[in-house]
Amino acid sequence: MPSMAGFKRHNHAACIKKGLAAAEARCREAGLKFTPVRRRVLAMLLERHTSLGAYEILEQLRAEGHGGQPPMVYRALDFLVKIGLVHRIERLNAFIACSHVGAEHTPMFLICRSCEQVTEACAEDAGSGMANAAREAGFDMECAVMEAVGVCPECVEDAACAS
Amino acid sequence: MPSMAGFKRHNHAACIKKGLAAAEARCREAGLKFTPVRRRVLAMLLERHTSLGAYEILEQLRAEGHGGQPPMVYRALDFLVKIGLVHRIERLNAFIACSHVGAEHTPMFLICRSCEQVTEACAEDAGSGMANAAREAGFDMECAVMEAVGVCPECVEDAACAS
DNA sequence: CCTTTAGATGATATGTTATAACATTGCAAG
DNA sequence: CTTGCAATGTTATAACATATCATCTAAAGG
Repeated sequence: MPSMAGFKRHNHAACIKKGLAAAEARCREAGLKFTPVRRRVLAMLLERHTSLGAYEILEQLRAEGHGGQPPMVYRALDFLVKIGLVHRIERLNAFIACSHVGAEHTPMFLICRSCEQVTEACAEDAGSGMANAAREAGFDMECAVMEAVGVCPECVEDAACAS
Repeated sequence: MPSMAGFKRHNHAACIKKGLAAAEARCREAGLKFTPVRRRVLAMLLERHTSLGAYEILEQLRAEGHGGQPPMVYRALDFLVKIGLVHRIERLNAFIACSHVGAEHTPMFLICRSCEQVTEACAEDAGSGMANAAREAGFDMECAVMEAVGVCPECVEDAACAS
């Protein structure tokens, strides 16, 4: 069943499967445990293909009978973020599955203020720019947060049609 | 009394005064009211020269006898952010006075994970990089969030000395 | 001078996001 | 089998943010 990601059509079922497989592989290599809760949280994020709040995830887990309290979700999310399978969207206090698992990348997030869709993009140049600016200030940058707020292609088009 | 900003020494009293004067001027021009609460909140942020949480600001207002509830602070902060005198640090859910009032700039924030100090830097190149990446994705970027997490010059030095 | 009105403030309550602290479980290495 | 460590479970609360409605105030127009 095709859906949207990166504002483009793609085979959604396949990318969920791929994401979970990548996660399993990475955990096996690193000797980490890909437990049921972690798997379920990641699967949920891969399914939605946009960002989800921790409490939305918690609700869904509860609806599925996994019960649980907030720390359960935050632990799973912290784990997934730490190993690079999930990114945190600071602007939204929300989380999104990584779209470039395995590849070295400098992620930037495109947040549509109209439809709330969030998409991951690569921004190597912008990342270098931030690293340079930081270095000039004598600052040792370890991690860059890049989030663009604006209007996604579909919404831009809709607005154009409407007018 | 000199203090730190941008990890550099500068005349702190002067920059508070300058910030307040700039705010007054901007409000007068735009026909907006620079009320006592707004002035006090901005002054507090200029004084500290790093980011402050909304509730830290609220506490200080209360300590000064201005009383008040959370909405009071958020209203003042929203106002100051809207007119560009204060920036929000998404990563910290906190606020910082703008260091480049009046000038066109593309702000980026350097967040030290050791001492918690936050500093504003200019990142025109990184901003362009983000705009380019967004455009390539067909995304209409209206605003860019750039926040670097790492270690500031003082803390880097301290770490070097300690080792 | 009075009234209208819009922006600012006051006040109460509640919604949302996140973590501290401590108990328990389960599995794998010694 | 026991010891140790990572993961979970559980309770409570901290920290951040906003909805709603009432009230005040000052400038603009009558």
